[in-house]
Amino acid sequence: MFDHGPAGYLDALNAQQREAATFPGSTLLVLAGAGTGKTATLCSRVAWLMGEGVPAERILLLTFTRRAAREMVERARTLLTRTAPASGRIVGGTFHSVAHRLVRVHASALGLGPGFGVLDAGDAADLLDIVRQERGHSQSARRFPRAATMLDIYSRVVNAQAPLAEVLAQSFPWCEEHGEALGELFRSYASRKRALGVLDLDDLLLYWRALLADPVTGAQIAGAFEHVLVDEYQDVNGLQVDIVAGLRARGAHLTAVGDDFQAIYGFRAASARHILGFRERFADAQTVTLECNYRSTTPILDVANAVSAQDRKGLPKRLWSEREGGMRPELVFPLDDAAQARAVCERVLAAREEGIDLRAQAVLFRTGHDSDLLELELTRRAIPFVKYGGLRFLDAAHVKDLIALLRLVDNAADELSWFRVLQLLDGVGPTRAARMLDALRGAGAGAAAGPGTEAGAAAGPGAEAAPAAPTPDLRRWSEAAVHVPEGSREHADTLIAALTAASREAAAETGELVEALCAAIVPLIRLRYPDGAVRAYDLDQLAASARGARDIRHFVSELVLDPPASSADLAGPPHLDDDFLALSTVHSAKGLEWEAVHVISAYDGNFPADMATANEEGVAEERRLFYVALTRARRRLHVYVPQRYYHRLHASDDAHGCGQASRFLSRTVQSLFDHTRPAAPDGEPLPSGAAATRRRIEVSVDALFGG
DNA sequence: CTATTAGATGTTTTT
DNA sequence: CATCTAATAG
Repeated sequence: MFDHGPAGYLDALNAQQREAATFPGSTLLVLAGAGTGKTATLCSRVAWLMGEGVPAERILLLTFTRRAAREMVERARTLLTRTAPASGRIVGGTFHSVAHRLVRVHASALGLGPGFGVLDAGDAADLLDIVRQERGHSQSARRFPRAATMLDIYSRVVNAQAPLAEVLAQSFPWCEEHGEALGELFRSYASRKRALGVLDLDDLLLYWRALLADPVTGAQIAGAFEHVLVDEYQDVNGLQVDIVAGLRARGAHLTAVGDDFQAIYGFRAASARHILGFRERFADAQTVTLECNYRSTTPILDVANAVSAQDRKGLPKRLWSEREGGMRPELVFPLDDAAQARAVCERVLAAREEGIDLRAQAVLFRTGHDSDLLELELTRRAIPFVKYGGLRFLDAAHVKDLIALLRLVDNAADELSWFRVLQLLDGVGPTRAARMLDALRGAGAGAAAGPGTEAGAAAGPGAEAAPAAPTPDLRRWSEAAVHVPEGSREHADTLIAALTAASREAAAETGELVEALCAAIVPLIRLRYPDGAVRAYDLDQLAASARGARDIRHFVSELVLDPPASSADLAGPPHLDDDFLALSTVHSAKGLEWEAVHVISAYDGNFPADMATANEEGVAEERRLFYVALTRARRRLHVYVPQRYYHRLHASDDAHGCGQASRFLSRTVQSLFDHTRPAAPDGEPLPSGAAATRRRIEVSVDALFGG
């Protein structure tokens, strides 16, 4: 009965985990609390399936990040080395990256050119902004949403599959007055994307769903997979559920894993109701629940359980730990942000003294800039760190410049990229760039204000037939070059020559192509930006990472779909001997764990963010986020509540608020922590708030009198 | 027509 | 600080 044959790895699992890993039916839901060995279970299931004779390439593993997919495939492979040494490749990745691969394969069936580009969020926002300008909606007038916000709204509509009006009313009430303008704008945006031959991230999902709905391609795609496994199912949205259901309906077996109490992507139209309603949607589904936590010590879990118990609506769930004992979590009340930064540094270093490497520690926070001051302090003390989440590499202007150039290699119709690249030339602004584009198109069109103006103007409601504007053609460069100012002529010619060469020699090594293009653009970058040298270095790194990529179009889209989380990521795998402290938003920390975790800026208004506290579901999601932060810790947990914080970090005034501890740190929850209040020089603990300030003055005056 | 500067302003989280 | 706008100088 316990004879697992060669599959001895199953012995390492507990009964529930094993049940999930070896579930023989066709639809399985695994409710796995934080730290309950979800990854191990999923890996074992993959291994088990392969052991049962399912070919690797017929297993589809959908995860939240590419890294998670890689890790699981690796582990499953290791489990199997003895039994199935020569197995094929598992198809794995995020919904978006898998969609991208499928859409590439079926591009022609979808009416897409082979070289279609993928826009990242920044590009999509730029495009929306261009459309907005053309439509004559001014940014400044009456709180019209800015580009990034427009994209948020658009994306939410698509992903929630909900009408614009509803989305506005529910999530963007301050933009409601512009509902009509936005609707019109979004339609233009959609047709413009088609004209430019580009897809945004949401399109990838839409196209995948469309492929599944089609009788021919749908059967083809679904037939390719015998098993579909979806991780983090609590964070899927309606569109993604449609895709999963589409695969299931065509016969693929389905395993979904998730934890409704870790649903933190509501702003992306994800909803825990999909995991909670799983059994209604898939009638034959069996459920396995994992509740034994192998990650955290009991005192840490007690805190986490107390926080989750505040949500009376969630399924009552209690994690219990195998790891008895351990130190109580600490609640620290520094006087202000600066004191908080110092307190974190002290504790990080103290933990390291006790043998917990920096890499086994993390500082977690609600928003990207919560760590600003801490970063300064860490730099000052020469403590190395890597920051995840927050501002990303791809947002940097010079990186976008290079990527735009790379996009043009495969898709000369991408006028958005043309526009960007041309304006890098000294003396070329929007006007000249537009003229050059006209020349490249060979169109005798009059003054254009931006890329593809006429296509946009024609795009009324339903006007999808943009009068196929002629595609810009590199061969007409000599005509366009007339518009380049004398001084930049040489740079421009070099750039175009590199582009022409890259387009022709598609067979050449990708790394070399990218490096050649990089070399052509670097002089421009150096001239354009004051810190050009640093930026040039970034680009070299980027170009170097293109070595080994299949081709340029894959390199670029993968970069967009799976952006390096930090610039350090690009430099390749960090050296083993490097010891870095991790700084991360809670969102980016999902699924990870550290020996010691420091949660900073846990004051009300920040965590929970006061924008989210308008409705109850918003607060509930913030609470889950807090829960996720707490459950990342294995042995040590410190939560910091600065007593005073400044509204404007860089302002000269000292407008500040007095921090209330996060509402999630209720009396009950607080009682599970050890408390630390700031100490005066004589070691006497100080009361908080205004009294603390007064007390400090007294101390210093006393000192003057020698007493 | 482009570059530079001054001045205002800013709802978080990410594939 | 970062980003966008408007106004002004080259």
